[in-house]
Formats: sequence, structure tokens, C-alpha cells
Amino acid sequence: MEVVRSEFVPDASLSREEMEDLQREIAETAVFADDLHVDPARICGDGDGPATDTDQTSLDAVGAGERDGTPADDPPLVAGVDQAFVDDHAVSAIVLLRDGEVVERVHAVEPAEIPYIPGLLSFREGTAILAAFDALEREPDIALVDGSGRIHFREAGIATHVGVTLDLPTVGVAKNLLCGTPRESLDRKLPQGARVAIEADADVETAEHGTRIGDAVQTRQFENSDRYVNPLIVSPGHRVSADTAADVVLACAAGYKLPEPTRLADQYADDVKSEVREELD
DNA sequence: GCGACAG
DNA sequence: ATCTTGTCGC
Repeated sequence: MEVVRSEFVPDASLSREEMEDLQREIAETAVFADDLHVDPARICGDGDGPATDTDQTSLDAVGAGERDGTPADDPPLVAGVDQAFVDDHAVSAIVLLRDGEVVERVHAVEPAEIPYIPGLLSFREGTAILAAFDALEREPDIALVDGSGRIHFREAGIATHVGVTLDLPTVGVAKNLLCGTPRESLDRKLPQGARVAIEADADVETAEHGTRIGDAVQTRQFENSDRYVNPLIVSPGHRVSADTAADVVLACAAGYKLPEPTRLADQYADDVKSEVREELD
């Protein structure tokens, strides 16, 4: 699929201030509300293959299948996006799933122009991600991007940047909190399926203090153990509300901490990384 | 000056 | 993110 907002394509040659200004523009263009035709309940992420009839008894709470182009009886296409690095090169891998099964897989390798700078991640990895999306034959109904979305200093994390540039519904899935304050402590064992709101604080300069910008989501938890799994940090990227973002991630969970699309993209990125590592001579 | 910060 | 063996637990 192709870029829709070319003015937002990440440019690593911009100054830090220009990058931040661009992020403010992106945040203003971003839609942190549901504008998609995906019913989370119709996403099968339990790893048991195609959904059975009994798995599809949900109502189309968000208008699933009401638009042209996507058959109402077809489960949504969910993409997982992840990056890996080899020397100064970024590897972006995308795995596309439908009903829990891989239907397409692509990757791209691009030079990483700038170092990692908290808050400017998309300018380091964005080019590779867009190149991978360009190679993707089908158009996903939604994409899960590793990293933050709205949970960002200027509400324009990598998931938001990519989503707005492609005008594609996206969700940010991070393993750590970049900014914002959890409504309650995350330093305790949360039950599987639990969600804890993340609110904007002084570090989020573009949002009103207290605004819910995402959630900590417990996709997996130990039952009979003193040990516990930390929650994932989920936030809207573009055209998705915080509630739906969490719904989609939980719907894609299949017994692992990472939702299937992201987990498989992570594996694929590692495979590609090994191959690229040799071509370096 | 100190703290704090996705991947 | 990346460099890395074994090891504890379900």
C-alpha cells in the first residue's frame, strides 16, 4: 500500500525542532477515535486456526463490514509490524494475518540515518516501515505497530506517525511506558485481561492533563506463581479509540505476552536480520 | 545541574 | 534495539 500524506513521510535530515514541529502537525491530523471497519470480536488470535461459527456470534459494534470493499463475512486483515537492526541498517518486517493465519509477509531493509532518540523513534525506523508497507500487496484493516502511538510527548509516536502517513488504522504496542501516568500502580500482579488507563501528565505537552491516552493491557499472566508478567502499553495510533486499541490487542492475544501479529513480525524480523547479517560481508 | 525517556 | 548461557518454572 502507498503513502497518502507525503508531507508526513519521516525525513531524517530534518533538525530536531523540525521533527518535533512535524509531530505536532501529525498529532493534529491524527484521529484518536474509531474510524475503521474492524470488529475486535471477529479477530481470531487464539492460534487455533480459522474461527468456527460459534466464534462469530458478536454484533458489529463498530460497524464491521458496512463499507464498500471489504466483504462483511470476511474476518479482518490484521498486520503486525516490528523492527530489528543490523549495524546501521533497520529491518522492518510486516506479517499480515486473517483469522489467525498468515496470509502475507514482507520486509524491507533501509539504512538507519539517525540514532535512537526518545520521542523521535519514527525518524529512525519510519523509512524502513514505509518501504515494507509499500511492498505489501494487500491493504490491512488495521496494523499493530511496536512502539507507542498517542502515548508520546507530542501525541505522535511511531504508530501514529505511520498511521497518519498511510491513513491506516493503527495501534501502538509497547513493552515500556514512554510517558504519562498510570491511573493505578502497575507494580503489582494484574489479572489477565486487565486494563489500567494511562493519563496525560506534564510530559505530554499537547494534551490536557488527565486525558486518557492509552492503557496498560495484561495480555498474559501466570496463575499459580508468585512471579508476574508486566503489562503491555497500548495506545491509539490513528483512527482507533483507546478502548478499541485495547480490545484489538486482547483479541489478538494467543497465550503469549505479545499479540500474534506483533509476535510473528518479531520472529520474522529476527530471521531477516540473520540473513542480512551475512550479506554484510 | 538532575532526572527521564518507545526501540 | 543489541551483546548472550544457563536456568527456574509451568
